[in-house]
Amino acid sequence: MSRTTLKDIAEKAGVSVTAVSRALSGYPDISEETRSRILRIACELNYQPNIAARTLVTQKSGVMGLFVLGREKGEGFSHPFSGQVINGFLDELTEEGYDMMVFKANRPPDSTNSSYLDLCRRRMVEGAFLMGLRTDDPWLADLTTSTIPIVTIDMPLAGDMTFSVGCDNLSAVHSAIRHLADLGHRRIGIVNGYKQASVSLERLQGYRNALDDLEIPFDPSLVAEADFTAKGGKKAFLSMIDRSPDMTAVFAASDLMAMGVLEGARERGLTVPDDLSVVGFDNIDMAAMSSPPLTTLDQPRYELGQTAADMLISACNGETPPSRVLLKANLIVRSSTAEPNKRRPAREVVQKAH
Amino acid sequence: MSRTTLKDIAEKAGVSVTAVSRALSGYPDISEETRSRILRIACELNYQPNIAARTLVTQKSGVMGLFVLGREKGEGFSHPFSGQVINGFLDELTEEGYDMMVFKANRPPDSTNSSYLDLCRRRMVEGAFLMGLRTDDPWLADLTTSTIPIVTIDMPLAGDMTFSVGCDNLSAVHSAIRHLADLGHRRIGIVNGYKQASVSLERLQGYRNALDDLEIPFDPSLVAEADFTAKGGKKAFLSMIDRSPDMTAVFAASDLMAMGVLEGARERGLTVPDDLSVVGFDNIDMAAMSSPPLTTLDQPRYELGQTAADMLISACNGETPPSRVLLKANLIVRSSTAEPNKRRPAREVVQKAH
DNA sequence: CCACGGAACTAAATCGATTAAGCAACAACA
DNA sequence: TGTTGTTGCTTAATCGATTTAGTTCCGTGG
Repeated sequence: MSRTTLKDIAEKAGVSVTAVSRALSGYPDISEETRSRILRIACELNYQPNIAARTLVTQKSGVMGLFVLGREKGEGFSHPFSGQVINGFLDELTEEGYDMMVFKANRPPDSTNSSYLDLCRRRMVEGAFLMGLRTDDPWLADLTTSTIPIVTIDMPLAGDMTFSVGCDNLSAVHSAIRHLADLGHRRIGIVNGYKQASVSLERLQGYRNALDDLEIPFDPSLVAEADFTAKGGKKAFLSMIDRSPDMTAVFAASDLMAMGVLEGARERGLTVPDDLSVVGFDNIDMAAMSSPPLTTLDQPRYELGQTAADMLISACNGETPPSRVLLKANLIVRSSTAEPNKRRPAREVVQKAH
Repeated sequence: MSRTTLKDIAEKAGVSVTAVSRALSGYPDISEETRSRILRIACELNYQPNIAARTLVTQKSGVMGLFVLGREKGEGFSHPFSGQVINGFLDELTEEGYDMMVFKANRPPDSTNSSYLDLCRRRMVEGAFLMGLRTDDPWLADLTTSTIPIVTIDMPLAGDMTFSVGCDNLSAVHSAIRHLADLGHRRIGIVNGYKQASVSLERLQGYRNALDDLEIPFDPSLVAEADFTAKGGKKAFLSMIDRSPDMTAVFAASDLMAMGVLEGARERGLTVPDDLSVVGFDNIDMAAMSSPPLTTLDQPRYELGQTAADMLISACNGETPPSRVLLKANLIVRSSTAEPNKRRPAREVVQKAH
């Protein structure tokens, strides 16, 4: 009951192993008659090539690596943003005949573990896609020396074989802030992510650029930093609103943090959008279901994944994809933003309650 | 700049390839002196074993397969339930020294594609974990003939090498219905999943058992079938509530569908939990953030994944894990359930509005 | 009649590990 | 002194594909 090999087919067909290999690979130097006989037998025996053997000789595994980086045990796949990106990545790979191997580099990746590149080398992975890489990752420098293509999301690296995909954060955030300003808001806060994510810098910059363009003065007390989670977003928002009760709108750099803002607002007795407008970032599935449904910047997550796959594949084929691809994030206006409320009665109550 | 092989190390150390292999694998027939010299050189050259070569000769790849089944292109990883299961699965595999390869069998899997087992064969995958398998899958029978261990989630199969993990749906649903009955509800509806998922049958059975035990008559018009999505859940709920306006509580067989029920209730002007109590199933992250926060059955998703990995690994080691492992789902009471409201004023309005 | 070319194959090397079997050197023991 | 055992290696086969460099046979043109 062991698996069928080329040899089995060769014996049954009365030809050499080479002939079978070439017939199955579609080389022209096998007669049509022999080829069809071989094909029939291969099919009868349900032949499946041993890819380890093929990999060994061709030095190509047909495998791309996916690294889902995260600090906590439960983090990684469960993040509502990752799922669709991975779907797009995997679909595209599968379409092009590649398989995907997933590596997990949990917990503060210490240098005692194997580097990302070493893991790739062992499995002869042809290219890798890294999600969740931070600027303080100890293997960052190592990555830039890679000889296999590496695509990161939202995190450009300075290597010959490193590429990145992401959204145009500058213009995306700009449109969100403009939307709020158009509604009449002037006191607009930002709940940003931690600065070890390079998107955070870009989104803050987008925020400042927008304020400049709109001639709204920048106020550092309207800037808070959180950790991209709902809990963190809530906490950051609460201390910000208590500090600046005249804030009428908040831009959160992720939908999850926006959810936290929504919850914080509820806790302070503020009605969204009457007392406070909230804009998120990502357009995760949850965003449409929150109450009120969240106005947010839609990241084309599936396409981000697809693009990453395409870049890896083309780099593997010796082509030179652009080192950075930026997709556009579109503002989706739902019900969490509105004109600022002049009276704002709830605010007083909150202040007392606190 | 090609990769280091055993041969490179052997030459540098002045020994045979075998000696290097045995030294690195910790065999006792290598002197301490030679071993440490070899180890040092291996380290200097940053040796990484070529796993394809090892796989070929040992016939073991050290890879487990994950199949994320789904009909739509975007489905699969993005499902809020899957993420934590996969996290648990991958963490456990990584812990035990296995790697994970992910296969996608999108779209109605037609028999023209390779079967799940064929995909495993090619890559010498040692065992596989299937998520989202349906009773109408064309490869179901094929799976039962597997010679490598297969673990399914929520879907027992009748093969020597097939195993399953899941939650004890019967008792879980029972506790949810009892919770509603304890609050005073008698007209309790169920928004179930499609019947191609074997959990749906079990959950419906749990519902009926509970009604029997609680001496509440079963009413078929309080049963609706949906597709596990929010949209489908909403639609199913709306037609059910319009049919049976005296329904005071709904049990939804997934949180996503419960979200749909919440939205439907809002649309009909019903306040949750005053006018309608809602219980979900899964305890996805979203459940805690909805308004009101959802009472639901917590599936230990991470543990489900871990357990699946453990079962695969032990089966690969020749042990015989139980063919079915059931974990307990615990009721988490939040704010979407309460005593039924006697007056129920909104209901009239709705009926007119409709 | 011989040379040449093309069609249709085959033989053998190769990829990089693991492992069964064997061997040299030396010690221990009878 | 001869036998046996142990230690520490090495030789060579093997896994299952791909690929380079032939080889054989046949037809055709000179």
